[in-house]
Amino acid sequence: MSSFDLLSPNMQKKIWEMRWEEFTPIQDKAIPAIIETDDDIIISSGTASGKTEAAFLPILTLIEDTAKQSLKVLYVSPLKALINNQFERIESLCKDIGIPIHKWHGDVLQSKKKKFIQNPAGILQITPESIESLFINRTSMIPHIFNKLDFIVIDEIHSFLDVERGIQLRSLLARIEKVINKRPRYIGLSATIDNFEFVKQWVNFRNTDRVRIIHEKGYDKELLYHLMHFQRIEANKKPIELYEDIRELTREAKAIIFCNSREEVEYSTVLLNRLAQKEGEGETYYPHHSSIDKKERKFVEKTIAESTSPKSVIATSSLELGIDIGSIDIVIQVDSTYTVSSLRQRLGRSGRKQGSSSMLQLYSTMEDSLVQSLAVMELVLEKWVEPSQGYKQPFDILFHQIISMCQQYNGIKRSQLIQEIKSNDAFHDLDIEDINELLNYMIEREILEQLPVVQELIIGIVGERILRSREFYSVFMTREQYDVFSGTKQIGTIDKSPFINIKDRIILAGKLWEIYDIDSKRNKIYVSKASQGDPPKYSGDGGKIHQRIGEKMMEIICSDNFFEYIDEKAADCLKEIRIPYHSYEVTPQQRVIWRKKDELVFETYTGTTIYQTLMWMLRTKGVDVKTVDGVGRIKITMPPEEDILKVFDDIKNSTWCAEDVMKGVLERETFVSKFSFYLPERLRDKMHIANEIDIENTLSYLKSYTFRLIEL
DNA sequence: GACCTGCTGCGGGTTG
Repeated sequence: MSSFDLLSPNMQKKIWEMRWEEFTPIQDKAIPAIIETDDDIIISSGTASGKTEAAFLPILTLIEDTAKQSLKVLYVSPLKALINNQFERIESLCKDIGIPIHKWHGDVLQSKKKKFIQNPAGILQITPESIESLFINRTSMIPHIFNKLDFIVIDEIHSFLDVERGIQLRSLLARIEKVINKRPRYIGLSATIDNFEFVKQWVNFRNTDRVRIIHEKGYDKELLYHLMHFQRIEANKKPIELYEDIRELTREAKAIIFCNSREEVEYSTVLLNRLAQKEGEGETYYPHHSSIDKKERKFVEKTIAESTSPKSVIATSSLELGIDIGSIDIVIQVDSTYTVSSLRQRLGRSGRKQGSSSMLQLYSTMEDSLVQSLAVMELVLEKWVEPSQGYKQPFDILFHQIISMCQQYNGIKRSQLIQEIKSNDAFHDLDIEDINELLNYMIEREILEQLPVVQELIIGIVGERILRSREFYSVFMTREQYDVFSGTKQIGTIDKSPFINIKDRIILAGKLWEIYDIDSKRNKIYVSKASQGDPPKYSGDGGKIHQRIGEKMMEIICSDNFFEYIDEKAADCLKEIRIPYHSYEVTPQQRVIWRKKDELVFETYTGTTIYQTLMWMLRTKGVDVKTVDGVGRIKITMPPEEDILKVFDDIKNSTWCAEDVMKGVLERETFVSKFSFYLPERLRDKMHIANEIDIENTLSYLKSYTFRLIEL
């Protein structure tokens, strides 16, 4: 039977109404998989391939008859915006057949939530944090809401796999299963991912054979791409020629211009609008990032989506996931992304019009960024993508979930709590001793309290304070912010810092402002219009780069490869970068330590986890490691009579245990997360070891390369 | 070298 024939008459009718002539390849595969098997299904493919319908056409076919009486589908999304977006898309499928669909997140009115609770039926769209709030604030309603649940659909499932938020979600879903004593089918929707074994484990570790991966690899569309280099003059100043070139490129086209920081977005918006104004144009470039007020961002999204004249949006990764901004002619990336998957997602945002090709313009403004841009682009072309690693030994989330569970049960025997933890998919591989240590520690600190007679655990005084905070629901870290107001209108936020003063001039939401009042108690700043300003400084924490990118960079530097998609300046710059490596005949199987008197610069060209582990090993061996930069250049101070290569040999030939590596880790370098501060030191170290240290691959890195000390 | 994500319930006042 064809996919179409498998669908219910009502769904077939929908397809006629939507005037679809054919299914996308992913839909063609997903429909029979969902209808004809009982397996969990992961649907993995690029943007705009119709994954939502691939899941919901067959799901609706299966639940059509029963969904009016009870809740059949729980749809989980990482973004409220995505819920609002998908609501309309799914609603149009549910219309006429009377299947209700409900939204539940922080912006949804209480009255609507109450209405849903009175008669839970059909489909519920929710965020992980709102599931958490159900467990805390509406505990007794959970069986009533979920007891007939058949499907759990997780949208953008890839965004949960490697982060604490994913562990929280995994735990919450396991807890729902426990309450209703039933396991609904899981349907995951994902951008292209790798490491399917891991995804299967995540979804159903008890029975990975019952998880089916439906995967579409390549791109349907032709990809046109080009790289140009505009060397920075000073560290922080990009040349005006770069902006002139972007202006040229976007004069007749609608573009998303991705920058790597909010600061760059603000600065570029002002500059590009100045260039446009010189040509007599009005506002043409709009900024988009998380510190711009939501209303303003919505306005920008709408302006871009609806505009018929060429208008462009300048954004951070805020526009990487599925927010709808209409069709885009060209994607511009200024300096390299940190991951291959990010570039892949971004270029998927262009050429959404039928038949048009995707256009990608890369720019680099520094030597490292040029090589990294090439490496990342080459890996995209090889169709490689970072595999999921998972979030290991999640004691911080266990801490959080123990509080949540104690609230849920309102008193639970310790043995029963441990049993619940061990049977939870999120925590099944944690050691029982560690769980016990954490429980004891929590009782000691009055986060939990052990009731004397009944021997039950309840939430303690300190735990109550943590639980009752608005901050409890989410498990990721955020910074303290000032809200910035012009009159009564909020413009956005800036990081709270003692260095912000009255009369400071800032750029925010693409406009210039002067601060005239700071209300530190209420975290509010008041501004008026100004004619000059600099973007505010936002602080962030660097992410990890995969080993494969480092290796690719070294391959590019050591080879003579000519890239036909790069301009002359980029080619000249690359040539310049290659000179020392070529003159010393360095090969990709080698790594170089450049020596200038007492100072050594070791260019690791590998991934973050490996070069950090190596740095800590070097410290443990008494080597004075000074700094390490984002691409893994380790600066070492060592007198000339000492031999660094001998230290490498020593490290290579030693037997390492994680505790030895930990001796080289500085306090400020240890693992940090929102709830890690509440953990006993040993468990925090254990998290650091599991997530940040990789002894095996570091030793094999040392064994597989030849290291050369070259005097400069 | 960074970016992104979400979130009470209740009482009191106002509005339709």
